[in-house]
Amino acid sequence: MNKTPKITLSDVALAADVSPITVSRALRNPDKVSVEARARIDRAIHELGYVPNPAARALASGRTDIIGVIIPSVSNNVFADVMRGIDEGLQGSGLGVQLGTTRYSPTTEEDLIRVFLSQRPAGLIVAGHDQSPVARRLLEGADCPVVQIMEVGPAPIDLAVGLSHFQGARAGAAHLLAQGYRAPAFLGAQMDPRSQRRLAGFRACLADAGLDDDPVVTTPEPSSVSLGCRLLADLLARWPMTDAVLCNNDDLALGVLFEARRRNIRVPVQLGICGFNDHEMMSAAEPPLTSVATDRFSMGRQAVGLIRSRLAGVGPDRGSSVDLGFRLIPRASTARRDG
Amino acid sequence: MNKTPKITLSDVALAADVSPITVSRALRNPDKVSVEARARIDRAIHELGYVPNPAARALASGRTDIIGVIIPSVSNNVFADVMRGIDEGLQGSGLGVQLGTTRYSPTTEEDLIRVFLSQRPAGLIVAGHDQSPVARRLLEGADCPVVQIMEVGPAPIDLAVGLSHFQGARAGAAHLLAQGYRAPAFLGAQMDPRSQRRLAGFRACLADAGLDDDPVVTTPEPSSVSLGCRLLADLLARWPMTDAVLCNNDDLALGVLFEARRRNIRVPVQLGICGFNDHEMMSAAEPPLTSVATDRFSMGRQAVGLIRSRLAGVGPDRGSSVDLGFRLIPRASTARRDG
DNA sequence: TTGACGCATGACAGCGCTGTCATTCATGAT
DNA sequence: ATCATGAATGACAGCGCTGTCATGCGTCAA
Repeated sequence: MNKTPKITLSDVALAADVSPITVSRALRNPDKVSVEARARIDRAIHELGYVPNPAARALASGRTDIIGVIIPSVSNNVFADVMRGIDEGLQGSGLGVQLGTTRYSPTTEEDLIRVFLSQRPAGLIVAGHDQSPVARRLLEGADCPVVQIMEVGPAPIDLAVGLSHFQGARAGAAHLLAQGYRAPAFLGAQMDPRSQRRLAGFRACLADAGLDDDPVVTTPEPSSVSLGCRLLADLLARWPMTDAVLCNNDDLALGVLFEARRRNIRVPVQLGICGFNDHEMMSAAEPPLTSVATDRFSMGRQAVGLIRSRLAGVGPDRGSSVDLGFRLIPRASTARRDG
Repeated sequence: MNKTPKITLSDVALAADVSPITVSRALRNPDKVSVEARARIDRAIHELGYVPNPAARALASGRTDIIGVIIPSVSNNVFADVMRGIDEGLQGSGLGVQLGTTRYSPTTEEDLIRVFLSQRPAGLIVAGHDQSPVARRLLEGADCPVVQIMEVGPAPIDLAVGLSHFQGARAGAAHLLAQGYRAPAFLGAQMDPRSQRRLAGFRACLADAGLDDDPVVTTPEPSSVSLGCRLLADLLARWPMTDAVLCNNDDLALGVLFEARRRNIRVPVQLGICGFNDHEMMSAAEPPLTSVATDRFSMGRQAVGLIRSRLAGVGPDRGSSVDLGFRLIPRASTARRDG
């Protein structure tokens, strides 16, 4: 624990023969400082190994270079992709990420927002559009860009990047019907608001098709492959006539595939399987699994992009949202017609 | 962007009829303040909606309540589990997480360490034992607890929680031999230091068994299920006699399973498959996949635990490390003997 | 009664940086 | 020659909190 003697701005200023404030400017607004001064300052910084103190900067300026990210859970692998996008988007910006998880609890989310806002972050990224009224008010009052990710909705707090889960699931269900499946069911885990909207999309599609049965098995448990196995078992116990499943996400779909194989149910002939998100493994599976592809990576990247533009002053208007859409990727697991 | 009038410590002090410093103490060391004063202060904080300014706290005290986490990549799903453990371990501590990714670059790692240290974090968690000399020196000079996670090694910088990847892989390879496989091969992606050590463990086992062939296919690409498919194809092209594979991780193993099925190679009879980490999906697969189980969740949790004890003053000595070990979980994918 | 001690509290200064002026000096228009 | 203009730089104060003393007061042993 050998303490390094702390080097401050003034030390650099002394070495570069300018005033501390000029060093500060050289760091923040290099173009406001003459070329010669800047050169001397850069050299001094290098020689002394000066590293700015972010706390002092934050206190004096009321700003930090941190983007707060608030998501329900880190174990949900959808967020891993989003985080990667965020990380990528941050490259070269000098910004950092502070991470908080709500565990799907509205009050935890409120607390987190309060804590994050108290740090005066450069921006905030929050998952979803279903914040509590309190949380919403806090975010509306934030004096930094706020991006809601995962879905697009009618009234973004500030900015939003996502897709319509309702439409995505509806397209998945429509695909199953188009492939000739007569009795599609829905399997859902971790029924968060996005999952609820997927379920609604599924139901809407079935209603449009004049099917009035409602073969749906859901659980609040977090999603997993094993859970997919169990849910298929439940489903078949209650709706034995089921000939296709739309899964809330890809983990479940994979579980369904394994369980079908265990039971010698032939995919896609006896059972069609469609996932959601189109995780990389879907195309590698045997048979390859149909899924509704979402671009989680871009979601993160663009969320950061919006914040960065806002910070650069060229920012998008309040209320803008980016709909990344989705793509249905048909594969062998639903190829009853052509297969 | 309606600015809320900022409430400061002194506002609370005024309302509670004490001096600011007493409010500060009530927040940091509640037991140093009389019960009555504390009650008045708590009420004032609540009524005014006071939220402390972490930047000011950090500047004045030279400490923050942030734990820095430095990992190679967020897309590697091993780290998702570790992050969950960290998150869980942080519950109720008032500590937050700042995340940085090195992208497997030593210089990025050094920069990240410098930036994080400049914030005077409450603790630092870094992945692996293979920091560059510069990075190592920086970490040795840190005046906060530093925990190296993922593996245990001979000389931790400060604290370490992990396992021996060498021994884990060796056990996996030994299992394959014990099951009667005669020509096991190794498949590896994203050959980071941990993967290298797994490969070394595999080789050591084969050498001990007197096998001097070296059937190994690796790639620096990041791991994925599809990559598992491709690597199996490569492997069989070069070593057609292979009758079992030890995979660097579970994604690859899953890909191998799918590819085997595509080629009508029977698992476990014609090909044994063993993964590494024992991700949840392994037990759900058909057939269930053997894997070397590692406890990523505990790794994160215990890393935080060590930091918290250190902060509480009861901390473990410098140089202590926790070996979480591994467990070989035999499943049908290697049940040539009994299956 | 006296002094020593411990507890609760407060005064003061300063952490390292930046916002807001003010200043200097060279430039070009009048 | 005169003044307005703008670029580069600097002085000053203060962001909100906490470390380090110092203080007041009640308690207890001698």
